[in-house]
Amino acid sequence: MLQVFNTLTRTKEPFKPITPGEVKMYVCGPTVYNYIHIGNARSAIAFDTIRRYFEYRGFKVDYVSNFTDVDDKMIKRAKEDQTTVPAIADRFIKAFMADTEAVNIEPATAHPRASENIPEIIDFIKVLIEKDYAYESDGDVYYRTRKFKNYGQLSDQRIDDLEVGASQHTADEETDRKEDPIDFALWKAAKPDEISWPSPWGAGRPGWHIECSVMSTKYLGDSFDIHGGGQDLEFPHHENEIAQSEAKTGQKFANYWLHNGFVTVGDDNEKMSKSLGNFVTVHDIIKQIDPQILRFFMATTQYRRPIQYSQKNLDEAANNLSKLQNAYRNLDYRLQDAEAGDDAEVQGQLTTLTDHFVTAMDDDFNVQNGIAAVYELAKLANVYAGQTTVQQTTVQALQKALTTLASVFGVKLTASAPELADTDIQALIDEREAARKNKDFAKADQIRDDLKAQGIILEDTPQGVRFRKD
RNA sequence: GGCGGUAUAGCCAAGUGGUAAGGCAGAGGUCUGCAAAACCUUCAUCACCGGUUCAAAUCCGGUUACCGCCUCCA
Repeated sequence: MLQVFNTLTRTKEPFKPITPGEVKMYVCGPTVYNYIHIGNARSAIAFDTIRRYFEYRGFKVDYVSNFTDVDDKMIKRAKEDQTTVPAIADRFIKAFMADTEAVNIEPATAHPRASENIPEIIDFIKVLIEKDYAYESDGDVYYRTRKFKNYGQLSDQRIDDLEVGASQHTADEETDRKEDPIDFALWKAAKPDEISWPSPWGAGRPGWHIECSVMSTKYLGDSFDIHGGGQDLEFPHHENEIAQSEAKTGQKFANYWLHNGFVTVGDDNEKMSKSLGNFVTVHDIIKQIDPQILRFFMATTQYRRPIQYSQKNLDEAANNLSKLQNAYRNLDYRLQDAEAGDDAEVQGQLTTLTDHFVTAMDDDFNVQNGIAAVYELAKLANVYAGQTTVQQTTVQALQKALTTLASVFGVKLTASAPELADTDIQALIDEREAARKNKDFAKADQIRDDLKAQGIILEDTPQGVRFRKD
């Protein structure tokens, strides 16, 4: 039985979708005022991996993730670059799609943008005002936080215990317009020259939290299964989303709240974030390292745990990933001499390991145990591929299991040999084989070294010579 | 001040009462002309103190350290 850790209850709960066999999930996306950093990528990768696992388990997944394309930071960036907010949004949404594709994140079912849902946002706010959950003040509209009786349920905060201004990010001029400092903005009046839309309260733009309430319920319904995002969004963002949505609809908003842990950097494991300025962008990092390695590194850490971003940990992930690649390759190489038939014992072991994988992943996406099962599968594959004779059906079954399980983590296993079937390389290999037969090992090794310098690794196996890219 | 998280070998990390999964790195070995790939063997008493129990990394009490949130953040 699949269980997920629900932030609302702080316990693991059996996952019961509203519609059997379907998962409706919403994940808060980035504010598109810059390239995404690897902390944003972590969130996207964590939930993409969760999505892939649901799909592996046979669920149909409706996955919605937004772009915040109107807010203070967008306005600031547009001013700095002497361009418009929509231009900045277009530029970095394009970059987001490219970066996430590089780390093999499946596009969401829908990627709505705040700026494209202004009428819906205004209508939503109108209802909140009608229900007396919101009030207009000088062109702004604020949410009457204390009126929502369950406020604080997600983050386990009581309003009276909140230390207003503790994060030192509150704006005094805004506080003056609020009935209560704990109230938050649904609509912000435009300052001169700021991007704005007409509304019943004058020209302005939506506050940050309202867009997610509007877009999630628009695409997934008043109630849906899973709402995800980074741990830093738990309070106040997600708390506010609940307050807005449930005040409007009177329905339970999201049944399960999942929050991913942070990426930390440096010796003190400090959180990486745009505001701290200690971030590495995906755009830059994938120029230096194989995106698959970044993907594998992040996907194989359980989503709630912090990830320490370091070269050492990336190297380790690279080693582990090549173990899986090699296992797949070792199987692939034996297809040429495999006999027809299958090996019941190995097939049985394969089934057992797959069961282990499912048991592990069903437990709140315990990827550490899940990947351990995949490593055991790789070992099974290597041992089998090392046998004198192999059965074709079994080799193929092992290959399929490896690629299927690896794909849950978002990595693709391939046999890269075919593209290296270059006649010059083949000629050199033949020449080396002739030299080896004549015991001219100096010459044979010279040829091997030369090829290695070109990034071609030769491997002598009982079935013959094979080669791969370094 | 309020709320939450983490502490297991050089490193990553599993493990919610019965004598510590897995991976990386290291050491030894098998295979190989030598390699590569792979396989085998080897490598910890679980932050600290006290308690409960026949038995605790796992339960209870306390201590310490680090990290996060408290309306910018994935």
